[in-house]
Amino acid sequence: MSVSSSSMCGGDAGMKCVVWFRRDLRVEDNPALAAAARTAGEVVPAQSLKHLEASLHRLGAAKLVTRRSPDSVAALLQLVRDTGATHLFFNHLYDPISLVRDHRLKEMMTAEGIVVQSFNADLLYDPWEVNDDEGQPFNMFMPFWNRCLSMPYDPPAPLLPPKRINSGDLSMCPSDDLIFEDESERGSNALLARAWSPGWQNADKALSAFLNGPLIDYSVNRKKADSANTSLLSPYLHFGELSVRKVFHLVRVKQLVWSNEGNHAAEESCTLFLRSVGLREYSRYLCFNHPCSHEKPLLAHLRFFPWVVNESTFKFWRQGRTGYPLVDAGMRELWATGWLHDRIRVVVSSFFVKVLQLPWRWGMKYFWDTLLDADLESDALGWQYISGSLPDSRELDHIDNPQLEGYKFDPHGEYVRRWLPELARLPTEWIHHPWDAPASVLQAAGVELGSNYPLPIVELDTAQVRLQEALSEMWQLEAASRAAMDTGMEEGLGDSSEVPPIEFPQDLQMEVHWEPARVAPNVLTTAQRRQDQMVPTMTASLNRVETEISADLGNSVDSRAEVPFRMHFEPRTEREEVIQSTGNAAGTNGIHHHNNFQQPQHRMRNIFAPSVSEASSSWTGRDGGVVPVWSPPAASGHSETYGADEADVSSRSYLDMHPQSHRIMNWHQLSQSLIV
DNA sequence: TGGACCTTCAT
DNA sequence: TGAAGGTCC
Repeated sequence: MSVSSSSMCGGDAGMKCVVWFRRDLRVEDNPALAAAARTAGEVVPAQSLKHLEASLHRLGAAKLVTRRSPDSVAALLQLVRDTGATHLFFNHLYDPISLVRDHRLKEMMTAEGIVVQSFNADLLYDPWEVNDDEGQPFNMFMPFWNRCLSMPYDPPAPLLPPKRINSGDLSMCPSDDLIFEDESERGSNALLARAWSPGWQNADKALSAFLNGPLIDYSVNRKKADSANTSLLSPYLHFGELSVRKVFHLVRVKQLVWSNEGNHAAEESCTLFLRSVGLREYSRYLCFNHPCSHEKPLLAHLRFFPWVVNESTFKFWRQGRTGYPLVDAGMRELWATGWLHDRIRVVVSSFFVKVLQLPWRWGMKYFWDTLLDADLESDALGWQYISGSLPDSRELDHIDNPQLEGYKFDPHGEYVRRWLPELARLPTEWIHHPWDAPASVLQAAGVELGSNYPLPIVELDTAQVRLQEALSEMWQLEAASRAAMDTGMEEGLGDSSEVPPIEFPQDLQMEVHWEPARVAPNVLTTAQRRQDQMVPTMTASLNRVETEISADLGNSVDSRAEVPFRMHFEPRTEREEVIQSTGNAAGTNGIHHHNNFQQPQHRMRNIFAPSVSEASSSWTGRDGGVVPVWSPPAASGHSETYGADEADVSSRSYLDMHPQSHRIMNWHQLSQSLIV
């Protein structure tokens, strides 16, 4: 389903405007809507997006116009023409597709004489506002977040909803019916609806409940695997039904109150919760500065890591049959509810990358398909962090022990017992490592290892050895590549041994019993799936080339609009994908050496790919060690090392010349190379 | 006070 | 793993 939804308002003095709703499905603290209401007067009611429509209607808007089109820009342009609007308002998004599309939209609208204004409604600060003392973007989270918390000006206070929106005449304006689910999705959506209540009234309730409940003990309880103590706000934030600035301000007020009361634990709770808000900010920041972070590791040497392409291992992980109870419980919960505690997300994804050594983008894609709060930017940040692709990542060579983590996050085994009924009668002493339990204990608990609960899919010691071997191989390949480049073979190993990128398994629909009904890959052609292999998109919505909004949260899983389809920036970025493959007969398996990588921390930090504003000059790593020097493509023969960021780099001069222009102009070159 | 040893926690 | 913060002598 591809839907672009728009609300149109037209106004006083004949002035008409369109408000384009994307992931900002609210009337409160919506700068674009507020600007439209100030500027003009009429409005558009709509058909679905029930909650947004209802609220707009209460304000006087007539109808929310929705359009389904493979080209949302063209559809929006047509809508503007149909309505005779003179103004277009929308709020910023920061993923690559949206930035490119929005820039293109601005250009086209402006050419038609339409006034276009865009606003920040999704973040405390726009990404380009937060820089270090040298004016460069931050490369690590904590310095970034500390700067956010000490900015010379506070984030804008949340806006009240407009008092009134005058409805325009929409008789000449056709609107498509919204379709929120098909038959294949209905079953799981019903399940989701029980656990989830869309709409910002419910978002407000959830926020109040959290502020007046679990927040005060957040610092203590956040370690527990149980979701009961988490805010559960992320889906609302993702769809913009809840303003992050509202969350921020209300938590700060709480923090102030508790601080004055001398309740330091509660104050710390606020600090920690706000840090998770900061991570959400940082995910957008990272996507903006590194547009391929959802599909390429930010540390270029990771491309040499020999990921193990093993679909059956992938399947065991998805089904919660790895033999490690905490991991399996998490995967079963994810499957059943579309939700996972933040800590458990780290546990299962860390296991995926380090123990199973599966390509992290497979895991990211599965998260995308199953998480209720799937969010491209946040998920990219999470998986890059886990796979050692960020300067402040966990080190890749350290495997977290699921048994120890089990007793840390689930000390009494309640979480495991809830999601793994076959282990329910196992004493706590053995619940996180049943393979060590005496036979008599297992028998008494009704556990037959290898029968009704699996033995560990791989021993941790074995995994550790295999991981070290993989890292050694990665560094050898990386060194060989460097040597080749130094001796004048500019392309290193790339040209001679190029292989296709790792394909996402194409039989994901396999066992219906285990797979989410809403994941309906059978609607895709093989070609489409291949095209999609590098990005976390699935569901019927893939039939579109680019998607827009839409979203009745409870029903619309494919309203995850801004998923890049397949970015083709420059030919050289293609080379970056893989170095070598030992693919099997099917051609889809084999050992691939993907972009990711990592090495000792001190070295890794210096190899972080340059960001937008760093890229036009040499870049000095924090530790002053080996420093890659990057030059714009025109001046460099081997800039492919940092292919992920090349596309936006040459726009620097444009920004320098047009400091007042919206930073989206940064994406000018990208827009030309994007296939839409 | 200060340094050896510990625990905790990381995006 | 290793940095940071605590405790103990």
